[in-house]
Amino acid sequence: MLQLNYIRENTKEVIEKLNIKNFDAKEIIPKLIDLDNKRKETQKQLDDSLFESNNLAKEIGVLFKSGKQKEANGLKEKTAQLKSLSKEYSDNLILIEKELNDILLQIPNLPHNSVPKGKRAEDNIIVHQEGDVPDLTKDALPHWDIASKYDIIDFELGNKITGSGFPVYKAKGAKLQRALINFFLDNALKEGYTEYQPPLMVNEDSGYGTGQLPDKEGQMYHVSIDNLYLIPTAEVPITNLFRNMIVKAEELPYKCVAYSSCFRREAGSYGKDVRGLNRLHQFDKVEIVQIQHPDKSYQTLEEMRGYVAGLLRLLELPFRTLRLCGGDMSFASALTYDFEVYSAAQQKWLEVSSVSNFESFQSNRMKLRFREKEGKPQLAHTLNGSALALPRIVAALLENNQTNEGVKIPKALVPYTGFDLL
RNA sequence: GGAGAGAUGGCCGAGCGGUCGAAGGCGCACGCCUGGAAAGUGUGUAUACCCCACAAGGGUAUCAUGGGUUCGAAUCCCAUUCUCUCCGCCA
Repeated sequence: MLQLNYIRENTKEVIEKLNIKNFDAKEIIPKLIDLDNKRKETQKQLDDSLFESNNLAKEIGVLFKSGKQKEANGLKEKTAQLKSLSKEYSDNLILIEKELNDILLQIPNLPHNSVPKGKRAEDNIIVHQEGDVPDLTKDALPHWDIASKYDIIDFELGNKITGSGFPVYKAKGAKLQRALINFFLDNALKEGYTEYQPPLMVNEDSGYGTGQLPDKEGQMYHVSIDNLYLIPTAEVPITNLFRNMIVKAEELPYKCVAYSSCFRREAGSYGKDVRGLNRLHQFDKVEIVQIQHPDKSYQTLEEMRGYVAGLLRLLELPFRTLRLCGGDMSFASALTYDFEVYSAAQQKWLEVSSVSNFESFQSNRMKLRFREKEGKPQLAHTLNGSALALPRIVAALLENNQTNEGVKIPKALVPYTGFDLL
């Protein structure tokens, strides 16, 4: 959520930047400022009338104590009037604040200066590419065929017990999952991250905190009986660990890593690119999250980007890094790098990681602040990235490393799988 | 699921109708003491919003949340949420 004061002081810039995200704020911003003025005015009225009431109450108290019943009763009549006035102001204030908040919640984050304008994925900028695309034979198989050839992932079984988008991993396929998770976690630990195992369901407040609510309500599975949401990423519980906190500046950054299953309804995306492991309702992911000082968050973003690139290098996968354009970025992000891995049989780039700086957008929603030795608390910056999401990594590994003897496991992973051929 | 107890500041904990943003302790910060440290000692130590120059100063709100009673509520009443204990069930 943007800060109202910032909007007030930088109206023009805000409108222009939101435009890069394809959000037309020309009308909404003046309305917001107007509402804020009303809010201040009403606040003042309320405070003044409460001030008067408080004073009267004190006076009455003194009069009662000194036995001046009559005078006290006289004053009481005055308070009734004030009271209904206060009620009116306060009802009004609540209404205005609600309206303000509703609008603010719907405004996306401002993009960083380096974010290109654009509407679609094609407008993203490729900032880096490395690794050789393997030279496969003509009869190379897509990963779903490899999966059934070696009987390591069963999509039909998943269909039967749950539905499409819920694959069942078997035998070496299951082991490979476990290996990847451990591999990713261990690497993050080496990098100084602290491991967490968060709940897989979160409450509404957490959903609002990281920005999934109200923006993406329909994309999360909702457990209505207890009003909880299945997490679409560990970002949600992990970042919300810090909700409503004021931490010391010298304790920053907080570096957290968590493995979790992720659940996404993916409503509206049926039909396209959904074969095999390309798009699932449930998948595994290791996520890194950092809470950082505003002065250092972009440096941290680059570090995280370097870290993710290192993982892909270890896995010997050809990949590229994209700077997302305004239209392709998430609601809450100020700058996002996507990592895509080339899956050779499908001949497709698959997104395996998204690394973002949210600046103070999430922390403003969740009141995550830090304090310098001197001065008032300030909003911290939050960042996160996938490191990494498993299914598409598996897809690329299966496709790119297929040989007549079997699928080769990258060297770095062999200690984790216990086998080098699948 | 049944029965009971409870929710107060960073933490512990008092307060049970007015002088309470809240005693006391711990922690933390700064100072004194000390050769240095410990101990001791002094001072300070919530957040948001409003007025105002985002200064000084002033005002309002916040003792789980929301409502109510009252001139006045951390204190009384109701609802909700959460936590704990015991029983039941159970990985």
